[in-house]
Amino acid sequence: MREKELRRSMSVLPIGTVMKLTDLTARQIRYYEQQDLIKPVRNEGNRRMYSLNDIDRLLEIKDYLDDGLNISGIKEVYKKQSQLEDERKKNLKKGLTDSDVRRILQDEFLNIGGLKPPSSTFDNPNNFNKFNH
Amino acid sequence: MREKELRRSMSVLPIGTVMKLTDLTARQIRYYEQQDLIKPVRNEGNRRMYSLNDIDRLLEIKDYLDDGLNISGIKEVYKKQSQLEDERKKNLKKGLTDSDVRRILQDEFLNIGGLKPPSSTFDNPNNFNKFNH
DNA sequence: AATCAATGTCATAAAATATAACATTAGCTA
DNA sequence: TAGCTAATGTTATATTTTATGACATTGATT
Repeated sequence: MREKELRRSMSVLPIGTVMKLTDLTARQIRYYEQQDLIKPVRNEGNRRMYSLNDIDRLLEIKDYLDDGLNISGIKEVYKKQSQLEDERKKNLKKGLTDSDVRRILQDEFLNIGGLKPPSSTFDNPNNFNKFNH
Repeated sequence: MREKELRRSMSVLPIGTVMKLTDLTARQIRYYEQQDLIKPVRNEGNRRMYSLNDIDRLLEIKDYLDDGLNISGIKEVYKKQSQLEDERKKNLKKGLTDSDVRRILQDEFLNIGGLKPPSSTFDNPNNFNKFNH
């Protein structure tokens, strides 16, 4: 599955192709780049080259705009996403899997309001709760 | 799985990209087209546009040439392939599956030479010999 | 009415591609 | 060996595509 990801991130499409695939104008595509929503690679001759991931991103942007979101709103969405992404990676480096994290979050909710757990035995063995975000 | 096939057959790559992906020169790529080994689509401006399938085909051609096959040899290979493909489709339209076809072929071989099935027990059970290819 | 975000339009320069012609190279054959 | 041919290189010219920047338009919001 790693190879597929590689393929999707290879910058092989010129802007003309991207225009057709996304039904956006060159002006729009370049404008979204200027707003840091996408970051196409440049080839030796300074032409922008796009990947399939870029196509997906552009289609997403189109959808968001159609939904009434403006560009700075879209920027926030992506900022939040990459923050979550970063955190996931950090946890992963700490040896925690996604399901670990889900378990931890659930424990947090269980203790909301400073409730003491019912019986004393198996509760919160690793002191997962006092998070300050 | 149909969508993937569609993606692979979409002509979205300019010749410059194809050159990089295949490590062929524009001259070579156009020459193979002239020899009917590939058939890129033209865009409105008469530029050749290639698909991922074209890339695969070009890499194949490269391999064949490296193996010492010449272009008319490669053409024969592809002609044979499309013949087999056609036949498979025809059978499929007749409602025969691939394994049906295999069974039929095996039956054919069993009766080669007009032999009656052997009443004698274990002699040459599949009539392996009198093939004329 | 003034402002601003998103996009359109236009001019200019540079890069990429198409086409066609002629050149080179390496392998085969008379 | 000389000649032939397949595959590829090279070069010139025309057309298309793209980049960039400036100015224009549009529609929403204040």
